[in-house]
Amino acid sequence: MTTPDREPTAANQAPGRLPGSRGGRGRRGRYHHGDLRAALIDTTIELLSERGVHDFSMAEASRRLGVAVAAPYRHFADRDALLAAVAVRAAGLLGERIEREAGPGPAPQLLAAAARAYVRFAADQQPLFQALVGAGLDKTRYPEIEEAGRRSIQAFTSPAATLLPGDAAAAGRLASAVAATAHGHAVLLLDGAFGRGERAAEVAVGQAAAAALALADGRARLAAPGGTLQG
Amino acid sequence: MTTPDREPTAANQAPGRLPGSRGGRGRRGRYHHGDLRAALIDTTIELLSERGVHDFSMAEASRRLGVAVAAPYRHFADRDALLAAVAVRAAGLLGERIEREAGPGPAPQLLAAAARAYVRFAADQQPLFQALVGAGLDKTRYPEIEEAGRRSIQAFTSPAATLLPGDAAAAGRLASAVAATAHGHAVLLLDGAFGRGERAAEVAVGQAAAAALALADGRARLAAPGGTLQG
DNA sequence: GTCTATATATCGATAGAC
DNA sequence: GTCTATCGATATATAGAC
Repeated sequence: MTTPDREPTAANQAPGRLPGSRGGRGRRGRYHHGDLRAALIDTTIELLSERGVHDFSMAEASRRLGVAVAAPYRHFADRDALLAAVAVRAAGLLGERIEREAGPGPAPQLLAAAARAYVRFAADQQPLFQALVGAGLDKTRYPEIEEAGRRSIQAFTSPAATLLPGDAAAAGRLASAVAATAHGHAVLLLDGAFGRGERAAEVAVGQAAAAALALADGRARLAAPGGTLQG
Repeated sequence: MTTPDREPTAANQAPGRLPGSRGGRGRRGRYHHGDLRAALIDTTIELLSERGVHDFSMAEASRRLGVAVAAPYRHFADRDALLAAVAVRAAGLLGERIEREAGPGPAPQLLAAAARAYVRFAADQQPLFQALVGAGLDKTRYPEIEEAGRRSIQAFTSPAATLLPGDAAAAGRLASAVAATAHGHAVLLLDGAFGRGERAAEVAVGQAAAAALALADGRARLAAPGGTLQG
């Protein structure tokens, strides 16, 4: 479809020169297009939405942009580095979304809003969410991802601290429990466990928010460290 | 380490064939070793624990077993089919574990026990859990995985139905909320979000169980479909 | 400094011999 | 049922054109 190869002819000609190699034949994507780095990030997001992280490849991104397969390596050390750049963008957008949707309000509602925004983001921005959590990136190798995700994390820890002012450890447990619950709903939603389509997204979003409220109510349970197995 | 190739000799003998087929040149791992299919599954689990799903390859599994790279394709259509077979085994073991750890008891404790067993399984059997949820397998193409996971699902749905006897839909929401919560904790645990080592596993396991209890208590919230956003 | 051309190595997968 | 041989695609590294 895209990028038929047209002219294998002059493709490599004599390694010595390439007479009209570029200039004359303005075929297509002759672009030294100024910002290959940004273009790669955009194209990666496109590809993620079409084929998933699993099947994403540098070669395909290069092909779609009309550049040589080696070109991306001038900007990103490897495939993971490119995906990490996408993940950083995703983390930023997620943080913005959570902050936007959680206005002022009582702490339990803030936790619910954070959970809701988290799952909503996963549903609406699947490729970005995939890059953020589904690419299997080693976060220790890309600390900038966690850095970019700090605002999202605060949306959970801050209201939790309000609810449990005396006990920072307990507040941390409540925050991570709500975040893990939102995360679980988001992942299972993209996995199809809630069904397909917008209806499924609404179910997952609503359920995550309700679960967040229940956790906030039952915070005494999470306040007790360790086992907490006994009812 | 294990399984150096040295000719298990009588391993498969001649099933009516192979007079001296290989015999003469007993070079190395000549084993037609009878059950390559099972050996592949075992080796895959080994490799998953060493390098993760992402870096698993058929070629490496073949090399480790001393067979040609084409041999596995007699038993599995492709890489995903092999991983699916591992996922089926994982689902079976997960179901057994959940059933074992959840004896008789009150419904909320059963939900907590299911959540606890789920996260515990992820922590103790990382490679199997990876194959089950981290391999990006299309479950619609491998329905046997869901089939094998049915017992695990029942460990969540059954106590939820006990807690909300009148309303099957509400029970379903409670069950999936608890399952999603357990899943979120398991995934984040393997992602390192709770730290590393046994200590992290204990935190995640205990927290998931506590969250399950809180959800069971707050079941009225989850009983209301749709928004449930308002406190 | 950005990209092309090219080479190597590995992987997934298929065809055909034994 | 396994091996040999092979193909196509990919990741990655290097040298050189502009």
